[in-house]
Amino acid sequence: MQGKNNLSCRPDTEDNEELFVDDQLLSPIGDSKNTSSFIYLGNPISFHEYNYDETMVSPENVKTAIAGSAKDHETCRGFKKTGTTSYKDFVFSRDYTNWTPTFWVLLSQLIDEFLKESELNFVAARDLLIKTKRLPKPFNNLLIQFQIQVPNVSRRTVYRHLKGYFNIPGYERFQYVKKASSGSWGANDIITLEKEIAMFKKKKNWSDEQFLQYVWSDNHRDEMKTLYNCLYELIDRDKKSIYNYLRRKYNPFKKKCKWTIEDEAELKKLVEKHGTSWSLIGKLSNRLPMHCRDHWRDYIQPGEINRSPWTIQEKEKLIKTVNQYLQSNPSSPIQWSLISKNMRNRHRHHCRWKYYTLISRDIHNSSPFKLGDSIWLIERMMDLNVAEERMIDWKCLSEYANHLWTADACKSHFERIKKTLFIDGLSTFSDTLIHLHKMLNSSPEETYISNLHDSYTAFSNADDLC
DNA sequence: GTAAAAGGTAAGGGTAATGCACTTTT
DNA sequence: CAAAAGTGCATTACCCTTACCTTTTA
Repeated sequence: MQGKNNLSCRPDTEDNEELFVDDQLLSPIGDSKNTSSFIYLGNPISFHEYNYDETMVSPENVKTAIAGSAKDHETCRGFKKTGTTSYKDFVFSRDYTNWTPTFWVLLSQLIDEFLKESELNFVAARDLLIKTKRLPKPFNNLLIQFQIQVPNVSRRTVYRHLKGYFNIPGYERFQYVKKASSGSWGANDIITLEKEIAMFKKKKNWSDEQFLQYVWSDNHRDEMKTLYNCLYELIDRDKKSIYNYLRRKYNPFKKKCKWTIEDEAELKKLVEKHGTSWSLIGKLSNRLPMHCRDHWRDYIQPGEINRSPWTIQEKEKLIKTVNQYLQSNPSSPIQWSLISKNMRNRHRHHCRWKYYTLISRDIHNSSPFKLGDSIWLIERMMDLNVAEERMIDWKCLSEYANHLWTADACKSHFERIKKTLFIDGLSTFSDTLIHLHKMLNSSPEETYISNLHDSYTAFSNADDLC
């Protein structure tokens, strides 16, 4: 039985247990000793109950335990009483915070300052980051500086973006993106949009709150139209994308996560009454219609979600169901909500995740790379067109292969190819790849080139959808 | 009046951030 | 050795696009 985590937006139905923490490490907010709000290493924390009992657990024990994670900004740990003599770790989480362009501004400022002070250039700093297994101290200080200024961002998130900033292999996804024509918005486009909106509000003399109301109001279409047209000109994205982004970001609905039991009951009633008219339901429950839909779809509608470990039968059924789906819909994306309906009480995300881990593990364990797979791998590496091996995005390659092999499997296989076929004296990485490709193609099994996507169906013994 | 363009909305599809528990490094 | 930091895997919160309507514009 897995416990519900602190991130959950679902109502908390568990009983509050007594908490034991070391108050030496907490700075109370306000004067009163009985306050329930504290700052812990920059993170605001609220305790339902603050109860320190020396007879149950010695102050020294607690102190040691908390000191163990004293600089862990990701979580603030302590003890939770689970029995008369037993204690369990508890964890306080921050609010959920997405990375924004503002964070980039701060982070790059801190990095610039650090580079100046240490007289390092970008490349030297990058090399340092690649070589060391843990963040070098000055980088770590930089990270902590960031967290003090922006308390609600986890260490891991800052860590990832720091590495992304320096384009460290494996962290390419967290690079500073100026512009993107679709998908996640680039920082520059967001900044442009924010600037335009600020100017627009000033010109119209609208308050922030008025603006939010007007974005979603039917009576200000003409006025809003001038803003939209301006943004359509300035930002190189699909008009619909800009329109949707603006409405998502600037909405007048006051309620955010989390959902209480009452909220959920209300949502249930509203859906029974109005069906899936999310726009109406959103207005009635004062939440973004999309969030109402999300909560309904992912938590209310499926009923009790089964989070217990997957049984062998379930795993087999999952593979069968997905392969059946792939056979009848070879070119369309997999509809995980449909799959999840066939897998009673399993969440669409859980099905998706489980399937990919299952196939990459099973295939990696049972069937090593064949010749054609090796050629395929080298060709995809050539496609990536990078100057050095360390810049290869192995995760990306694994995705190209539809997760048939894990990123690690691809990497270690490439090392193996190099060991057997590599000849010293090649100047560039791309020469190496060309050389390996040539060697593989001239091997006796040349005729055999396996098609990766066929491997999917080879793996399938699908009968019927259950 | 009509076709094209744009607004409004719900459904479909997806990923970064996080929790938890463990391992590795200092 | 203990403390601090890193990480694999599982889950959650939030995000983005598309399809299909209605309304507006040229």
